[in-house]
Amino acid sequence: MAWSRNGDGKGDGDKARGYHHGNLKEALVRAALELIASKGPAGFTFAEAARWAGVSPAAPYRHFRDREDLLADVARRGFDLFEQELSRAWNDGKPEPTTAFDRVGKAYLAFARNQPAYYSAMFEAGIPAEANAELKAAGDRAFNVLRRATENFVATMPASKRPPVTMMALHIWALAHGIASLFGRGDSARRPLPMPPEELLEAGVLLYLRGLGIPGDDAA
Amino acid sequence: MAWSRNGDGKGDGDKARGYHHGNLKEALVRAALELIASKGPAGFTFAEAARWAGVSPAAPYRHFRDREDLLADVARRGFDLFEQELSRAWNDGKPEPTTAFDRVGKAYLAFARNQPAYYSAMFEAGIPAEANAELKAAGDRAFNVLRRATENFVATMPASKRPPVTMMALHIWALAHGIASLFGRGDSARRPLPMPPEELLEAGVLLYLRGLGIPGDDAA
DNA sequence: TGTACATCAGTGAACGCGCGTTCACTGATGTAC
DNA sequence: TGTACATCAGTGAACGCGCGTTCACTGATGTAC
Repeated sequence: MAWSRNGDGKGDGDKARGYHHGNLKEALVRAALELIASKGPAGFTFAEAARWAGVSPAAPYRHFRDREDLLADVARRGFDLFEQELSRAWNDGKPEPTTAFDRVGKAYLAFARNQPAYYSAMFEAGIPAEANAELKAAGDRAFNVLRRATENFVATMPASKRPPVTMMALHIWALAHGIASLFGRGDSARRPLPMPPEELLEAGVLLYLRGLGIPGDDAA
Repeated sequence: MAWSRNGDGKGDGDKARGYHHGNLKEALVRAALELIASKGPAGFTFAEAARWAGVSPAAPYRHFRDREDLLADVARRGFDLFEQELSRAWNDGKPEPTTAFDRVGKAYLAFARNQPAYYSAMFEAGIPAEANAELKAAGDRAFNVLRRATENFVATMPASKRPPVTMMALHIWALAHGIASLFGRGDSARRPLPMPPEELLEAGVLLYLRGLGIPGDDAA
């Protein structure tokens, strides 16, 4: 995590705030991320987040129903951020679809590495998806970036050999997710790998595309 | 989980045991699995496992240093079982490498679906890998099944187009793991998918192999 | 086959602790007039 | 510009609870002779 505990006056070391915190909701989210990053999704409590934000244990109840609610909000924000990063990497397929596709994969891995707290809240905290419509929608939006990217990519292929878009998007997602979860994560559960995860992903995607017949003519 | 709470007289409903439990270590592991399955890896406590096994809260300390120790043991046993299942599915590549390879992928998915508790203990409980040599070794053994299968498979290819074995094994692992984690898991965090996960994996592996030039001559 | 003894595995009571949650409260902020 | 009032956001004390952990203990089991 990049936030210092007193970067903008929200850490518990800061006594110079009034009766009202001013931005407690955001501070609690950041506290949760900080605690998840250091102890895993299981390793934080509502009370601890409150202490970290420098408020009484009852204060969080003004903003979140309970611990689950806070965790779900963290995951939702994570998907929003994830969506942004993937979109930026895709950049509408410019200058050409293949390199843009490559950037999306790298962005996936970068997110897993740089935001391990968000990542584990999003994918490993065990929040039941169907229980939270807003969270589900945020997750779908993130996947849709990948899907749209795939769609644009497929449109550049000769019509005769276009694969089903959804299938292809799911393959890329699963491959990136598998590599990120196993080898590319930013926390202590990362497994050693004899090469950079980016390289593994790039080679995998390249072979997959070749299997689809890309490039069309002179595949080695 | 397949174990009933009194299948062999270890559930807490069974009062007819003597002063000594007889098999407490195994009973605690099963209790942990049962609790993980119903509430996630975060959702079980040492005391609860003891209660489930029908012993006093102090009894588990005879067998495990603490909760972490028990959780790591669950993960290790999970990898042992996983290794067995993958080995059986591979069956030394018989009758032919391609179908055997397909079976291994299906076994990966089947494990994730049928053993969600093991699966999340192994991959999502956040146990630091370097801290536990025995656990790491068990994980490596499981991966080595996949590596050996890949090796045998690659050996059937013409020497000129053999890919690096480790890379290929890692690709298959990552793809299977991504699909299992996102869409194939047996718990409530499974995401909906417009097709069976097995089908998605099979298509992905097929395209990947085609990218490698398999089958060698008449790829569509 | 019996007996004495060592070891093992589980007991149960106790403890301190931090958590989740509630409650009536109070200080700060915004707004109608 | 001032004042009264409503609303909002956080307080702090309190509670019951279950957890992790310890301890001296005791019943059961195994073994030497």
